[in-house]
Amino acid sequence: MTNSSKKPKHGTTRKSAKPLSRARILNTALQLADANGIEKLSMRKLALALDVEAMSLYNHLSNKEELIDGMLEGVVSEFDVPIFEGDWKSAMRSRAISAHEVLIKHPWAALLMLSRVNVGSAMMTWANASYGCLHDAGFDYPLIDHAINAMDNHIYGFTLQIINAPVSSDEYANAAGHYLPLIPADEYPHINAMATLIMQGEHSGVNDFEFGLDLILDGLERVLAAAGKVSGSPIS
Amino acid sequence: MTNSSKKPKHGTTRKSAKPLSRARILNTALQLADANGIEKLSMRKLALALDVEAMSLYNHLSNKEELIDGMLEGVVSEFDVPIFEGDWKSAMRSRAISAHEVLIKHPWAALLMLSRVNVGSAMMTWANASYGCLHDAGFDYPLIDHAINAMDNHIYGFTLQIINAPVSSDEYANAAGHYLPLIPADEYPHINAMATLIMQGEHSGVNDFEFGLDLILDGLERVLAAAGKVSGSPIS
DNA sequence: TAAGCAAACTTACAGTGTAAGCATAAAATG
DNA sequence: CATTTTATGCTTACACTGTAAGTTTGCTTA
Repeated sequence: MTNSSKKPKHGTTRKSAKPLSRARILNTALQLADANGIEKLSMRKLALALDVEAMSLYNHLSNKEELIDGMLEGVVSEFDVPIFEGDWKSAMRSRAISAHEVLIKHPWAALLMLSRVNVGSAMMTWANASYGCLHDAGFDYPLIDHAINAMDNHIYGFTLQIINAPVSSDEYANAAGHYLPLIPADEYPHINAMATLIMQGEHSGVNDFEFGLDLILDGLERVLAAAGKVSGSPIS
Repeated sequence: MTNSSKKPKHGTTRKSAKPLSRARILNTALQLADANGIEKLSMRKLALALDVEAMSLYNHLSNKEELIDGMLEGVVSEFDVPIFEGDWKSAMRSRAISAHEVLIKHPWAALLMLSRVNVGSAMMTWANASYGCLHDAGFDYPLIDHAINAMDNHIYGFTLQIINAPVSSDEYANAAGHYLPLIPADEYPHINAMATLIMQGEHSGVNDFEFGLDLILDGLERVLAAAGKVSGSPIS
């Protein structure tokens, strides 16, 4: 039972010293994606980074889809799991900010999260805790579904805007000035006005994650209050 | 000058009767993507559908990226362009519903929209009109940015949830019942409860696009009212 | 009539995910 | 201890991808 780790349990024609494992593969894949972007991550390059042949990966993963699912699980596991401690709004606020930060750290992840249904244990744990937090605060389940949807759409949507922005946020004003002449004021007066404002530094265009978040949280608070008045306390 | 259309202006070694054109390529690509999904759309298959060789496409498009940008422009051009007629909320509501419906009609488009910055004329026109609508209603530009962001995140996020759902909305209750036993009630009590509710048909889990939308619109209305009281009428 | 050029074509290349099958050595079984 | 099984690596091969490079054709213009 107690065999020293890093020793293979079965035979192989190994080139490299360390044995392969699902965890080691996912870890390396995550690092490569962080460094070079997901579109540069191929099975062959991943194998190379692990000092192994491409097909060896398939002993631990059934296909690339599974690799990506595993990588996303790793990302989700970095999300802070919310806990209700009397203030659901601050719990949800922390939840959103944490997820946002993690998704910025792994810029390839947000888009992939939106393209599949994740049922890994990290995701299930996170979702369950999120639901529970709102449930404890008096939300009923349909409202919880709506609330989480609204918040998550904001998290992913806003994060993607930052990721897709052609320039980093601190050069936004400069870039707006550069592109402004390309926006005909007669055809697109409002876009032109917006760009002008950004150029003047009076509006960042990004970094207002929390404004939209509060819009949603305040809205939910009002819906919760209204529901509470009609149907009494929904706390089980 | 006036040469009858469908006749080539220059020589070629053409196989097919009709001449190629950017519009014809984009049109066919859009149809193929609608029918088979974007991941099945390759330059070769697109060329085949046009009765042409793959490389011929590159006389009209510089690369696949440009093809996809063009396809997305086609999708955006189907969005209803909002107009302010005294009621910004109903204008924004129509805007959101229209975009949502179009994105459902072209299920491959939403994810791609989130992965790039679109600066085509259809997108610019749509964005400018959207900004203008809110501007006419008294929003200042920073608030407009936040408002459009919040609404668009909802549009794309919600649409993607529907698109990614493993079953269509009318079989949701059945599917929930099928998967329910796979969700351990002790580990994930709240997810289990949610699935139970869906199975009982008391909550759809989807098709509540407008709930989240109203959450945002009502929130914006309050912010607008508050801003109006402080800074007076911001209408130019 | 000749030159220029746009739009089609052919060929080729470097890459992709992965199916099929082989080789090895540790573990399980007799 | 001898044998079989099995897990894990490797090699080869295939169908498919986007697209660079170069060629052919015939309309348009000088």
